Amino acid sequence: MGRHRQYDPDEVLDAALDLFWRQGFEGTSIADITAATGVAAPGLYAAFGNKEALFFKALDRYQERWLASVACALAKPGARTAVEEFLRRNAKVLVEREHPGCMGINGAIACSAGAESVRLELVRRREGNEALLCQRLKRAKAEGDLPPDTTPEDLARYLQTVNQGMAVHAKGGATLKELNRVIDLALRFWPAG
Amino acid sequence: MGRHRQYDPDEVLDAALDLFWRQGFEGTSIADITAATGVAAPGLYAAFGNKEALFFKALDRYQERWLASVACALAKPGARTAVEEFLRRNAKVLVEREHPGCMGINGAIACSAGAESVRLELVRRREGNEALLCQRLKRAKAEGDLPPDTTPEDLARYLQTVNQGMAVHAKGGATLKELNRVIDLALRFWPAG
DNA sequence: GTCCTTTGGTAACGGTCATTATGAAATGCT
DNA sequence: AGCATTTCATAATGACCGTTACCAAAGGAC
Repeated sequence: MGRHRQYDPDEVLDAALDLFWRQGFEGTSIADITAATGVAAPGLYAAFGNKEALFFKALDRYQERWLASVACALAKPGARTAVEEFLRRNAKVLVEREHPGCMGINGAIACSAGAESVRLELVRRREGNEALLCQRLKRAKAEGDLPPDTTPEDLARYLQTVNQGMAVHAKGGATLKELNRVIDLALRFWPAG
Repeated sequence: MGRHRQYDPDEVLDAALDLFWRQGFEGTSIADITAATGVAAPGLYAAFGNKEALFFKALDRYQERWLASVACALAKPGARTAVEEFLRRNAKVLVEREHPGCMGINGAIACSAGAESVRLELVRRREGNEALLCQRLKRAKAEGDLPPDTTPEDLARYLQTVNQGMAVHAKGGATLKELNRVIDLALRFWPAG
């Protein structure tokens, strides 16, 4: 019983993700989302709670949709192959021109005191990403797939640094070709086995 | 003739720089600067114009004071030495705990439509930085200080990517020791000559 | 002291922010 | 048809945004 919903919450979430991705958490207003979706503010609050909750739901969707594909690159056999696939897939996502860059970085890199909770959560998710990478490298080391003198933590941190640098570069307008050249150099020290 | 100024514009600029560095352009309000300096809004507008002009003046100061010291590392003889010095000095600035990260990235990586002009100017300055790096590498190549098959543009882009990635990492809480390990790996492909 | 000029603080401007109270419209159940 | 329930659009909330009008305070020139 009761009136039916006249919009698709999934589409609203997609639109919100798109806006947050492009303009960040603080750079995106509820009015922006209302304008993009046609759903008025009370509808958004009824469906998602508040702005921060909506952002995190959009962030979850981002992580499922894009990072899952990237994470499965790590499942490839051969550490070097897996890592390269990881970087190349990520680069491809980073240059999509509807929303260049990385949601986890565009979302909030620096912000007002009122958005610190959002910034910290994004830091946490980036660390989680790095930990994923690190796990894969530890496995590789255990399997003898990596020189025994390498430190997985350091290597993961380095690769994540390249990732984040590419995200900044992409938001600044870099092309996929350019990012692929970056990856070439980033992995030069690690010859294909 | 007329009443004397009761505050030091240089101190105000320093305080504004500090705030913009930590919280970005949109994340910092005029009220924040007023609270930090004790100078009321009309004083700020009389002295600096408006928020955007104040930000750019603070950015100029940042570039003179911090990036100049970093950029002059490139004057060192030996491309590899110069580049390493460049990265290490930059890392040291990035972890300063009063304002972690890079002002040119914290300032605005993604923002509302109203701050696009600021974001674009920051992109331009980052490109200028990369061009500086590129110039140095071109010189090195001409001097035979670099393998003849290297492309200075690609190498500069890669190094700048590492730089920007370190900036993101630093804002997320990375230590100098960690960033130095990143640099170790970033230059591993390029053995000391 | 008197005039002029520059700076100071107060308080307001219109606009936008996230959020919510209100009541009308639409649905299913009886 | 009538009722309970859910969603909708309108509009208001108080807070904050960048910016400015206003006027008192402070100094140098005469």
